[in-house]
Amino acid sequence: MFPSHKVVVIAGPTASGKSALAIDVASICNGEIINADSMQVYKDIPILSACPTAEDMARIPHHLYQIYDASVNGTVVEWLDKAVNAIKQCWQKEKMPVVVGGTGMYICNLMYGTTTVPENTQDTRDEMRKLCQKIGLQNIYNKLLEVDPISAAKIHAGDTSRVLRAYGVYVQTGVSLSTWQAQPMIKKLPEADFRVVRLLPLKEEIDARCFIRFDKMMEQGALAEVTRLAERKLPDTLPAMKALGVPELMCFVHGECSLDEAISLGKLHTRQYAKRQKTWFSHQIHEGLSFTECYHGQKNLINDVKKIL
RNA sequence: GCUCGGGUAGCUCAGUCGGUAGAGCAGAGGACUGAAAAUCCUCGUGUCGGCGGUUCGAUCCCGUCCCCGAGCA
Repeated sequence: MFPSHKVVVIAGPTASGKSALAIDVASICNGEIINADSMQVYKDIPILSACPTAEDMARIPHHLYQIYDASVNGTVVEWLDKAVNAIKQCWQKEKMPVVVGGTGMYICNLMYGTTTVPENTQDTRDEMRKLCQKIGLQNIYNKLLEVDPISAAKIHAGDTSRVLRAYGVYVQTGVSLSTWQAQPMIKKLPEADFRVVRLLPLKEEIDARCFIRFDKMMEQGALAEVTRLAERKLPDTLPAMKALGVPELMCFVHGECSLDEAISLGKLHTRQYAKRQKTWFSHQIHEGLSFTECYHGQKNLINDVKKIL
């Protein structure tokens, strides 16, 4: 008998083997895989974002991979709506949804709820960016201090993303972000029964795998991928343009650094990112099973996971 | 061999008109409420190349030696 509202969630840093684990888990529980990674949603960077291969996708249905063009600015909310849809469809088909990804914010929004704040429009974001260039971040922060002192107190004056967002919310809606955030969080999937697996490998293991993985990406044609992107001359503020390895290799493509420099910087930034992810998953999620190693097919690990399904 | 630059934090360098020094990057830890592979926060004692000299006091001035780079021979 199939438990109707279970959702498997697999979280872990880059290169921890979570995609492979997702495939193995899905294959033992009649599952389908749903992407929770903010970069694998983009089409034009399958190598650098480490998207599952065509063979993987042929074996197990994969959802929400490569759904946006690189010129698109995806958001948490859009992802959340699509993920909720995909999960519900799985339930209808009596398939087990297996959500896998490294974007902590996506996973936490899915599991713990999301705010009711309306999304800042592209116009608002552009306006904020221009304002920032014109009067400087510090002055926007000062404005925020006047219109929304509660948010200002929580946000550091140098935190570009959050200052612009908080002030943008006020400008766009006429209501302060802190007022919006005082509303209860909304769970889009209140009936869901999450079964969480976290891969939290030790630094040494993850560092080594990040390095190997980057070399593999280069072999698979990461440079050609970035060259193609470069030809499109997209604004470098787009999320896909900030994917690990893209800015670094872009430097080389534009003749601003050597290939070796680009590669070692790419590896470095990958490692640093993995650390941030580990911090997120260690502190923002406190439930489920966690392992202190990467997944590379360990039978005992799979057996432990089986017990919580 | 001579001349000129340099030798300061793991790296790149700033600085001290003489009162024992500080940025960026790296490293460690952390935050994260609709851009999140984003964005941000915290953490800095190092024979200031060695040895002498001048000085109350030298990383700074002087001498000498060592090393690196450029040029001239």
